[in-house]
Amino acid sequence: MILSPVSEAHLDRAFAALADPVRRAIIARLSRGAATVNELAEPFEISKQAVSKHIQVLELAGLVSRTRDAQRRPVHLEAARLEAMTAWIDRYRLAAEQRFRSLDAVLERTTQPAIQADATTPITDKEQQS
Amino acid sequence: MILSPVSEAHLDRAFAALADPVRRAIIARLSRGAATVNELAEPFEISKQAVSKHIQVLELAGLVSRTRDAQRRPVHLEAARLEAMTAWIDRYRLAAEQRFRSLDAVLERTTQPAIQADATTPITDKEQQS
DNA sequence: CGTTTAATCAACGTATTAGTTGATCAAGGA
DNA sequence: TCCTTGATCAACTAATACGTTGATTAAACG
Repeated sequence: MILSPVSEAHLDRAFAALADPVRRAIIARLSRGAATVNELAEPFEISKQAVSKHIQVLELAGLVSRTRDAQRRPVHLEAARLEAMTAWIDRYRLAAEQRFRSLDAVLERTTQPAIQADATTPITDKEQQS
Repeated sequence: MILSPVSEAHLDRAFAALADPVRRAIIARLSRGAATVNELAEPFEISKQAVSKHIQVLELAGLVSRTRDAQRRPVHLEAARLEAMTAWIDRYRLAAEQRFRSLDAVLERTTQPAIQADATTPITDKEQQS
């Protein structure tokens, strides 16, 4: 699976886009299939124009795209951008968890030296990357 | 692995927190280990106060925590909240990809336009975006 | 004590955001 | 053609976000 590099500006917009409950609800809805602006606006109390703006925000973030069907403009989810977000998060989450497990091993070894029979866990060094 | 439920407000704050390149850089740095405000501020051109505010934003989002060590207040990454974010995204990303694969299968199966049983998924479209 | 170091608080300017209402455009259908 | 439908544009307001500088707290050190 090839993941195209996403610029910092793209990440800015993607994370900002999901920082709104209305937009997250739109994403959730679109995961079940494409929908028009009217359909997407229906569950909300806010105006249709406001929903249209939310969709523009999502589109600028690369999270959705639009096609044309007569006077309707169905909105589609772009899973690739969602994947780019999880890829960013996981990169650092997994590094931190790995580091945490290594630290755990060290603590266990130093506080109870007698019980320690397994020394296969790497202790030091792990850094680098931008 | 038990994932504690995260409120909508928490997701709001967590996604908003990552929608800033400075804060993402802080997260990246913390994935390699805890750091003080001064250490975190060093790579940036902005004032230390501004970095302090960024850390507060991350803390309010549950993405970092702070302990106390004399007059230093080391900042630690909270991987659990990062995981909650990927869990949210993956829920809908995987659903969409699943749906997409099913649609693919349908298209492959019916090279000739057979009876359309499900009208919720438009077939004639073409994705593209910058 | 007084000083240094680490960090936050307070007040402020500016930019961006989310919402509103009213007008407009664009594609069908009568 | 005129009318309806789907959606966007334009202008405006209120609230929030990001950065600044200057003052302040709090612990450690001499």
